[in-house]
Amino acid sequence: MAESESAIVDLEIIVQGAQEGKKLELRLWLRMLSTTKLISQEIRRRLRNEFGATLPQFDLMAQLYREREGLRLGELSKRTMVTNGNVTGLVERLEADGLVQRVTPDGDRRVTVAKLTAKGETSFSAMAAAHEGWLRDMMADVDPAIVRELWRDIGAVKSSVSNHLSGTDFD
Amino acid sequence: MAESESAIVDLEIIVQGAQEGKKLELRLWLRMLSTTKLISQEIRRRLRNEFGATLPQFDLMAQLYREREGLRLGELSKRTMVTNGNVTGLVERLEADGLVQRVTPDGDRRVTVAKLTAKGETSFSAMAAAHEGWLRDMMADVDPAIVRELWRDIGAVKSSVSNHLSGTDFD
DNA sequence: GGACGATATTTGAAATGTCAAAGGTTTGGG
DNA sequence: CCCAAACCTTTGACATTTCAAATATCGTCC
Repeated sequence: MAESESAIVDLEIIVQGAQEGKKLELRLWLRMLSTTKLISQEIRRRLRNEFGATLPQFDLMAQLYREREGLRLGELSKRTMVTNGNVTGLVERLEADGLVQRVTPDGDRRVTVAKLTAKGETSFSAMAAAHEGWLRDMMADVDPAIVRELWRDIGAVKSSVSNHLSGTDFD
Repeated sequence: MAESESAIVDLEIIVQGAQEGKKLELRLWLRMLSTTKLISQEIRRRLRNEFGATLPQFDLMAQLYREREGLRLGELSKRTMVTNGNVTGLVERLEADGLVQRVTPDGDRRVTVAKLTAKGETSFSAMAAAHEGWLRDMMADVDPAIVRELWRDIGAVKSSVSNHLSGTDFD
């Protein structure tokens, strides 16, 4: 019997498992964060160079693009995961550039609805096409089956995180 | 929205399924981004509430913690993926709080080396322990095998992205 | 030894980000 | 009707972020 050999292997696995098991979540987080930063920086650079736009502006316009009726600023804030005060400034600048229009509905004067202008729609749709291509290029070396798996499993992470938030978040 | 007719829902699933193959990378990116934002916001909130610190400060201190000799600001910039100018301000504020110390070595007066103070080390090690726990909690519902898989596969994504950057990045 | 290119950090302008507090508006009891 | 609670957005103080330009120092070549 090769009992002594397999005992060593088992020990290594155990030790390794003990080391990695401890901080596995931390390591995943650090890798997710650095990868996200890397991709964000690349997209930001290209948006700037090729379209003179910023990433937060692009994100905000993306939300408005699929809600042609426009969105309240509060709703925009939730969807872009950006604070209310920040949305105010973003919409202000986009309005100054003629890409977005602000309207206060008759029914409720507390509300401001933001909506893409015709110019905004044209501008965004060009950026969106390029944006999608950039992502395909950046992930070109990753097997599509893996991409799909990642999409699913990161969904599980997001779901777990959502269920363990400290704040008063139960909407 | 209204849960009116299941026929509509089925149609949506079919249509969505056809679209999925096309924009898989885009959808992965959007999910990565939103998940990362979610986790960041949670960590930020807890760092603020429990330690009065910010996330970038924590990140910077983490780098210094494992280099007890300290790091040049340029090296800090690379490791934290933060621009040079930004590091200057971060270190300034941390120094004002007595957590970090700046030293100019004798050999080269262009250089500034940042180093944790004793107070900084104590402060960071408390935050680090909590931080690791937060991540374990947030990801508690995810199978450790999946966490491990994600860690590996996101590594593949990062690698692919690194090989398809537009900038003059070849270090 | 003085000019020049390379290196390292700082500065400045503009945008983005958080949070808390303040402004208006609407709504719902009393 | 009126006031208080709830809602939506804006404002203000600060921190972080990027980029580009400016500073300062080093090393080298002539």
